[in-house]
This record gives sequence, C-alpha cells and structure tokens, in this order.
Amino acid sequence: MAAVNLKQLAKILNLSISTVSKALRDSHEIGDATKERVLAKAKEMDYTPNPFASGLRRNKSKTIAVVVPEVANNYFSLVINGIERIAQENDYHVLIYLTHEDFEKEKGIMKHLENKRVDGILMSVTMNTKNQSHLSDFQQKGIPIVFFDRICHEIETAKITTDDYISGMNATNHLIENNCKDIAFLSLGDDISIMQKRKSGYLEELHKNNMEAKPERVIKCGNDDEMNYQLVKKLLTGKNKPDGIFASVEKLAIITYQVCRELNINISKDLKVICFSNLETASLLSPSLSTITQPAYNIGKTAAEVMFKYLDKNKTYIPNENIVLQSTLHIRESSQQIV
Amino acid sequence: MAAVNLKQLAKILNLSISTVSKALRDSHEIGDATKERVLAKAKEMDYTPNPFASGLRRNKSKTIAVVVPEVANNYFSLVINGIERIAQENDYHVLIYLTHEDFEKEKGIMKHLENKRVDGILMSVTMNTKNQSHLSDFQQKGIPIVFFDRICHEIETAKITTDDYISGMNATNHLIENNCKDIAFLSLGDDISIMQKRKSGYLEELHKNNMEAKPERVIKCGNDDEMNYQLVKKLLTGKNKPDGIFASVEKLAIITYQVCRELNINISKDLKVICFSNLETASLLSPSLSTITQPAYNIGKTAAEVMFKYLDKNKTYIPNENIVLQSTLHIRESSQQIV
DNA sequence: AATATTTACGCAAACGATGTAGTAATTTTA
DNA sequence: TAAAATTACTACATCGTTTGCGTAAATATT
Repeated sequence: MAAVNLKQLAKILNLSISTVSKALRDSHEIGDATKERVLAKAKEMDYTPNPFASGLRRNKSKTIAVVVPEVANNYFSLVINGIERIAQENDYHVLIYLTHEDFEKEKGIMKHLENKRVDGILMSVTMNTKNQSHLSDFQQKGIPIVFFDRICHEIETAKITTDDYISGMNATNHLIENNCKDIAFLSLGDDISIMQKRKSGYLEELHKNNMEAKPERVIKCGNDDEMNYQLVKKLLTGKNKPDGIFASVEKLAIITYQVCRELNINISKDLKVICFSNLETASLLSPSLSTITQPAYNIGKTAAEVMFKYLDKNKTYIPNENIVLQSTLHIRESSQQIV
Repeated sequence: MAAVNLKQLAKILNLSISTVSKALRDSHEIGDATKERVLAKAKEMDYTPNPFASGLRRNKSKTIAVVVPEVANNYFSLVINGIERIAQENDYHVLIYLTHEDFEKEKGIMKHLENKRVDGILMSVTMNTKNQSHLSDFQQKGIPIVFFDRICHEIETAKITTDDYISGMNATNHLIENNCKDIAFLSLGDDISIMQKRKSGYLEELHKNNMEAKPERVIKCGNDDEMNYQLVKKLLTGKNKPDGIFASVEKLAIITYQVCRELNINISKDLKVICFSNLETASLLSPSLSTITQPAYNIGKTAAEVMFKYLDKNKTYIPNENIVLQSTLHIRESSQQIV
C-alpha cells in the first residue's frame, strides 16, 4: 500500500540500507551478484526513491520552473512544449507559474522559488516588470535563470531571443512596399525588451524610407483587452486613420480584426495588417493574416538545453550569452496590395 | 549567499530550533513576544523553509500534477489556466506533464509520480489509453486523481466532464436543421470516453430524424495530422461526399478547412461544418466557424477545486462523483444555410 | 500553603536517502 | 610469507523540518 522504502527493501534482502542504496545507484563498491539481487527485488517491490529525501540530501530537485505571463497563448504554449520535451529527456520535472502580466504576482512567484525548490528557472518577464531586484539574487543563491523572449538585460545569464529588430524592419518594409503611407505600431507596454526592439525596427525602417514617425502612431496597449479594443477602435475611427498596422503581438492583431469587422473596414484593401504571431489558423482567417512567426518550440527547446548544459555540470552560474533565433515572415492576404 | 535555515535563525535569536519552528507555524506553545521576535528576524533574514525538508517530514509536497495530451491547444491551455489559478490560491505548485497522446509516455509519467512527489493528480488521458492498470494504484497509495474531460470510468474518483452527449445531439440536430442529409463524424481515436459520448449523440440524433447512420461516415482520425489530412481529403473527394461535417475536436475542423481550401469546396454552401472548439479566432475564420465550446477554464478550476476540497481535509480518497458542466453552441457561418 | 494546572520553551527522534569512514575477508604483491 | 591492496559490505552522521515529550517556572486552584 504505502510506497516501499529503502529500509524495508534492505530488511527483506537482508542487507544494510546503504548497500541497497549503492546497489541501486550502481556503485562499484557493490558486488555484481548483490546488485542483481537488489535490482530484481526493487523492481518486484516497485521501489522508487523518495524525491524529498534525495532532494534534501543532495540539494537537487530535478525540477525546473517555467515562469510565463500566459499559457492560453499559442506562443507560450509552444515554448512550454519545447521546454517540457527537453526536460523529459533529462528526467526533469517542470513547474509552471503564470504571472498574468502582473508584476506583483511575478514577485510573489519568485519569492516562492527562492528556496531551492527548483534547480533552475526559465522565464519571460511580464510586460509590467519594472526592475530586476526580485531576480538578481537567484544566480548567487545557486539557482540559474535563463530568459527567453522577454529578457532582463541587467541580469547576467543566457538569453534566448529572436531577431526582433530585423523582423520589425522587415515587417515595416513589407507594409511600405505594399504602399502603406501611414503605419501604426501597436505596442504592448513599453518597458519590455522585445517591444523596444520591434519598435526600433519599425522606426528605423520608417526613417530609411524618409517617412515621418509620428508619436501618436505608436499605441501603447496593455493587459486589458477591452481597453485595447477601445484604443484600436479610436485609432481606426475618423478620417485621419493609418493605412497599415503593425501589431507587436498576436492578440492585438485579433483585436484589430474585430475592430475592423465592427467598423466595416476592409483589411487588405483599406488597411494592411501584419503581426507577430504563432496562430495556427492565420492562413484561414478572413483575410488570411500575414505574420512574423517566432520559432516558439525551438525557443523553449533551446532555453531548456542551455539550462541543462549548466545543470549537468553542476554549474549554477551561467555567463552572459545571447542566442538569437530567426523568425520567419509569412506574407498572406492581410498585408498585400490587391492587384 | 546560501539560503538561511532554521538552525542559523535559532542561533541568532538565541532560541532552540524547535521554538523557532513552532513560532513560525504560530504554535500556541510559543509566547507572543517570542513569536514576534522570530517573525521579525525571519523576515529580515529572508527565511523560507526548505520544501524538501518539510515535504519529507510531513509527507506533503504542496504540489499537484497536471497530465494532459498537449498544451499547444486552446482547450488544454485554458484548463491549465484554471487549474493554476486555484493552485496559486491554495499555495500549491503545479507540475506539467505532456503525454503527446502516447500511451507509453503516459505510463512512464505516471511511474514518475508514484512516489509522493505530488499530493494529487489532475488528468485527461491520451486518446490511446487502453487500460487503467497504470492508474488504479494511485488512490490507495494516497495520491488522489481527478479526471477531466477524457476520463477513466473504471477508476472511482471525481470526474469533470461536459454534456458531450447532449452537445453531440445538438450539433447534429443543428446541421440537420440546416438541411444536411449526409453528415460525417470526425472522431479522434475510438476508445476515449468523450468520443463515445459525442458519437452517441450524433448517432442518436440521426436516428431520431430517421437518417441512416452509415459506418463509413464515422472517420477515425488519430494523432498524425498528415494522415488525418489524407483521411479528410479522401472523405471529401469524389462525388459521394457528405454535406455536413461534425468534427469532434478543433484540429480536425482546421484540417477540414485546409482540405476544403485545397479542393475548392465552399464551406457553408457545399459543406456545413461544426466542431468542438475553444478557438479564439473562430469568428474570424472564413467562413466563421460554428463551435460547441466547452467551459475550459471552469473545467480546470472545478477539477482543482474538487481536488483541494479533499486535500485540505487530508482525505486521499475521493469518492465517485460526476460533475457535468455545460458547453455552449455558437452558431456561425460554417454551419448555416445560406439564405 | 500545598497541590494542580498552564505557559513557554528545549531535547531528541523521526522522515528517507546518501556518502564518508570503517572493517572484515579475500586477493595481490614484494 | 608477511605486508599491501582490493573487494564487498555495514555503521553512522547528515540534509532541514516537524513534533511528541519533558520540564522548569509561573499561575491558578483548593
């Protein structure tokens, strides 16, 4: 009934606890015959070591934490997929924590992770993360953090990102090539790393094409979708509206579609739209949505691989390293000039 | 640097370890003045109890596991959202395990969970789960399982489902009312509970309307999307094709859309489509997709609440209980008769 | 005032696994 | 053949908390 432990196993085998323990860990101190006997009995009794006992003793949890803003989101769920895959391969367990873009919640979650519950943390900070004081102690406490996508520059560690600046330029350039004269950028917050890069790419490309970068064309959206809807609606109401929208995240493009439906704006003809997105159904939308697609699964996979590279060596300190993966541009109808 | 522990805290406070421990747990054995002193110092030193030590001692992990087929899926990610919310409220941690619809992987994961790493398990079995031998021991080992959606009838515990039978009838009836004479049902596997119920609803409704239930109209799809694509393509090729499709899961509807695009079949006019789905963009597809939408977030929330109801009382045995939540039918263009 | 009770704390034994140090018995080496 | 080395095991301390029990002092009861 209750799980069998080393003591019981040892008694049955008429061996000491340490012998059994060592036999199971294939120590050279134990004879082959004994090892076999122990292994067989352990299997028969369905013995599995108590993770708390070994965790306590060895100061290893065999667990990593993933801290992300959301999971009901194509991007993050693909990342988690990649992480979980690598974790399973390394016999690690994955704890999930959702911040819901709430800085305070993020701080609370990190507080929970301070005590070696996990061997490492993979995270993407919230859009509202203003400072890194809640993150800076982890490395020296022996808990490495690897950031992906929404990184924290100030912390010295590995960071997995995509070529957001280039992608921002490419997306903007694509809209310009399709005759957009007045492109709005829908941002998410303002403080986070990726937004700054995507926006910089957008601004740079405008500049390169001698187009004016009007501050009011950069819309700071937030976590409240109703408010975002109103912001986009306001943007697209009246006669002084943009003819192109570059949405920095998927949900803002979806909102744009919804607003256009309400306002009867013809996407593709009256308004070109492109966005960062991992939406599976992008090509089935009406019109199909042009996207910059991040290699989400690989981002997760890479972040986990980097983490395990250090955990395997028992190195808790990860030096600064910037790994940049490439996003791909998928041109579809929403951004195309009708011919 | 290293996290402070009880021993160090006790030494600084000039108290015994047990006094400090009891003070922190607000034991009545400790005087108020001492309590305050301990609490203050603990806060100052940023003390947090070692989860492995207390886990070992108290045989409580403060962790639940969520075992699901996928996470890159709107349904499951919403469920996880609901679960995580309740877990955070109860100061619990959430481990995620993905089976990728692989029965062997599911067995392996369950093997990992046998040793009280978690206090409870919330799960939806794979489409290929043939038997429950890997699940049946958990309850008596003191690890309760709560099933949601893809339940395991044979295990006595709480099960959260939706009204799949009724929904299957409603969806079918809706297609019939919209003039479908020949409706195909796209199933996922054949063994799992929800598929049987959805299919039963479909068959019952056909029967009620004196329509023939042709066995070849029930398509058994699987985990391989390329193969699913071919199955649907075959179904929709040639002249003897159905005029309605009832897809039992979201991804099969998406595949149907893709096939129709390739074969130039006009959904809504030539073929009516409806499916179970939590797709956020259902209304933005072309044509907009009619769905039966499960209350995914609430399913997760409910499953977690039931689990904690028992965990709180230290009851590891959960009696049989069927909680049925209602799905909602969202009629959109894909299933509508054009007027 | 003698006894009973309560208060406030400390001691020490768990929890289960690990790993160092120790020890007989056997084998190798000089 | 005596010393050294190896083999195959066991004993025991340890990881950090929790908790039952013990106990001295303070307080309450008769």
